[in-house]
Amino acid sequence: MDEALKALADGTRRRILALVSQQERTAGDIAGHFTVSRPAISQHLRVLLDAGLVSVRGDGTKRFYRADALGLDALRSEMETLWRGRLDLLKREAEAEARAAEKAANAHEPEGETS
Amino acid sequence: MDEALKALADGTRRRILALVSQQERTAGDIAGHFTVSRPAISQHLRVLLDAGLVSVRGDGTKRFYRADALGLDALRSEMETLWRGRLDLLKREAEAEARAAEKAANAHEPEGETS
DNA sequence: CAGCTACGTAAGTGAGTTCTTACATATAGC
DNA sequence: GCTATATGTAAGAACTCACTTACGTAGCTG
Repeated sequence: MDEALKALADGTRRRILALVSQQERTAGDIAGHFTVSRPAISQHLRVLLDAGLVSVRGDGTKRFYRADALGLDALRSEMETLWRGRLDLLKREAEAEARAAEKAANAHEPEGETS
Repeated sequence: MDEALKALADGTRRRILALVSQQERTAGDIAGHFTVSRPAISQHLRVLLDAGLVSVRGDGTKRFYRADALGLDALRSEMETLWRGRLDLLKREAEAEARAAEKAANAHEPEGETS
């Protein structure tokens, strides 16, 4: 998840993803849509590839990239879980808060882990 | 969007967000759940704050953090737009592709220009 | 006031990111 | 084989990130 989110947390890569979502495109074609150098795009494509958000298909000297539906869907699912665990809970809390705040259940159990 | 996604693209920050989604917590309380130093958590909280994903409330010497429903919802909306623009389109394409593959497993017509 | 608590900020470090230019590799065609 | 095309890789500069320790600051409390 970290990898995919990090990949998405870059405007250039999101734009690349948009391009290859509509149709598969060669690396050169993609690079043509940006002002940064072609190698820079090649590196972004690698990041997206490693994150499982795009896939490649080679044909002759060309490499056709396209969005990877499976990888995207996997990330989307994880995000939905995240929203469910946070936002929906916040909504319920806000409602409960509005009614009363007498139920102060405060159980703390320290846990430890590195990021 | 970049800012919020970048904030989320870190496991520690996602865990902090999880903590302050369930209930508001002081910086010290939050830090108690991690092995990294308290200042490190303070810095993560600042990132989340700048991204609009959490909010603070001061009370005496304490600072209570909580998830910001508005900021989270805004990001979620942007993500949904992203999925709509990409994934859903991919799904339709994949389906169409599967149907086409069923039909013609022999003929090979070069279609689809790359630019 | 002194001192303690809770917390942010400063400064520095090692690792990682993003970009560049230069180079390597692979395929197609002559 | 030689050359052009399409693309990835290498190496390094500039910057950002996540972390550390040391210090500053605001509010309680004796």
